[in-house]
Amino acid sequence: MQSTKQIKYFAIVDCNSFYVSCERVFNPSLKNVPVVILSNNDGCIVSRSQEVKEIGIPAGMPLFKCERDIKASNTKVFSSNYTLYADMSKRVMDTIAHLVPEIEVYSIDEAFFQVMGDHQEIKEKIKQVRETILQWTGIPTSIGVGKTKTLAKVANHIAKKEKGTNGTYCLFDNKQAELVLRDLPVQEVWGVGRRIAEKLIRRRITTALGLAKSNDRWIKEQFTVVGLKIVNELRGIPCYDLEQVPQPRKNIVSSRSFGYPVIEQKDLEEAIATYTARAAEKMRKQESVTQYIYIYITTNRFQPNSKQYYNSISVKLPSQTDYSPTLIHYALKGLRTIYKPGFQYKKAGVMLSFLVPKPEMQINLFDSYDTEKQTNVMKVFDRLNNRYGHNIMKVASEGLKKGWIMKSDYKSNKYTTDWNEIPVVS
DNA sequence: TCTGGGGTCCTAGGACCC
DNA sequence: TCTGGGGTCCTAGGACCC
Repeated sequence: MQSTKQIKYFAIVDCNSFYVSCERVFNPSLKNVPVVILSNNDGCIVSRSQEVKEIGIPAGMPLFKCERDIKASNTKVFSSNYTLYADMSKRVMDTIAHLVPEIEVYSIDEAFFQVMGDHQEIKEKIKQVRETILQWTGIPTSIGVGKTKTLAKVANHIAKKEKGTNGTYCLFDNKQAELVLRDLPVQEVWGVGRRIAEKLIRRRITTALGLAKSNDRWIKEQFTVVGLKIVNELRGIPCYDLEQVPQPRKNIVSSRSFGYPVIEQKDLEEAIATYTARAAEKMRKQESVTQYIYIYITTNRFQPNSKQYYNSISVKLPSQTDYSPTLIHYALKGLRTIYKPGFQYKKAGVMLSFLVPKPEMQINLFDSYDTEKQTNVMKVFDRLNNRYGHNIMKVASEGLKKGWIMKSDYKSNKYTTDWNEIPVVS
C-alpha cells in the first residue's frame, strides 16, 4: 500500500528544572535532595527540583515567605548563576543541533525541532535526542511531539508528569489528542494565562478540549486572533512555524533591583551607567543601533508605608549610535531630570528601543563625532570584556564600589567558563 | 528585614487628515 | 435647527511567554 504524504510533526525539548539540573551536574551531592534556585537579588524562587515541587512550594514564591518550609525540608538554596546556565544551555542546544536538521532555540531551556517518518521512527529519534543530551551534558529533559507547537507542548506536559513515559510522549493523531486534551485543565494550555483562564472558566470552559471545541467567533471577539490561533493549534492546525533564525531584538532592557535601598543620586547614576553599558553591549552584539533610551527609577512598591516615587523618561539622542559613552551621557542626563532626593530607591532600569540594524543606520551629516573611530573603540572594548571577563573595561561613570549591587549570597562557581572556578577532582 | 528580569504581540482609542 | 464619516498613524496598556 502506498503511504500517504508524510506528516511533519513538531517536537519540543524542555530541560527539567533547568537551573537546578545545572547545579546538580557539578555538585552530585544535590541529587535526590530538594534544591531551589533564586532570582536575581535572591528574591524569588525561580527553579525547583522535583522534591521541592512535591513539598508544595509554588513557583515564583518570595524566599522570605517560605523560609520555614525550606529549613524544615533541608532544601539547598542557590543564587542564580546565569553564566553557568547560559553555557550549559548552549551545550544542550549544540547537542540537539547535532542530531536534527532544523532547530529553533525558544528559550534558555527549550527548543523546538521538526520530525518526520513513521511513528516508530519518530519515537526512536526523540529517544535518541533525549539520551544524547543526558549523556553529553548531564541535563535531563522531556520531549513532546504533536502536529502543532501547542500540541507538542501538551505532549511535553504529559512526558513530564506521567510516570512510565521515560521523558518522551507523542500525540500523533486527533483521537489520541482528544483523550489527552479532555483531561488537561485549560490554564495549562500554552498561551492561556491567568486572565484568559478566568474568563474561560467563567464560561464553563475548563479543559483544553473544551477550548478546542469553542466557537470561533466568540473566541475571536474575546481573545482576538491570538486566541483563535491557540484554538486552531489545539485542533491540529499549525499556526506557528519553526523559526530557525532568531529575529534581532527590537528592545533591549537592562534593569536590576538593588541589594540595599539607594538614596544618593551618585549611586543611582552608577547603576544607570552600568545598566546602560550592559544594554549597549547586548545591542552591539546583535549589530543594532538606537536613537532612543528610556530610563526609570522606582522605590519599593511592596512597602506601602514608605514614601513612594516612580518616574521614567524617554530621551531622544541627536543621532543613532551604539557608542556606550554617548548612550551613558544621555541616560544620565535623563536621570538628572527625574531624580528626586529623599526617597529610598529599590530599582532602576534602562531600555534601548526602536533598534535598527547597524547597516541601515542613518548617518547624520552634521554630526561631528567620528563614528568609525567609535565603532573601533567599542570593538576593542567588547573583545577585551569577552576575553578577560566582564568589567575589565568600563566607562568611568559606572563606578567601582557599587554599594548598591544586588544580593547573591548563595552563588555556586562558574564551573565551565572560568579557569579559577573549574571543578576539582580529589 | 526579605517580593526577578527580559521579551513579544495585539488592540482600543485618540489625534489628525480629507 | 442642522453638527459626517472614513482612513491612517501612533501609543499606552493589557496579555502572554520563559
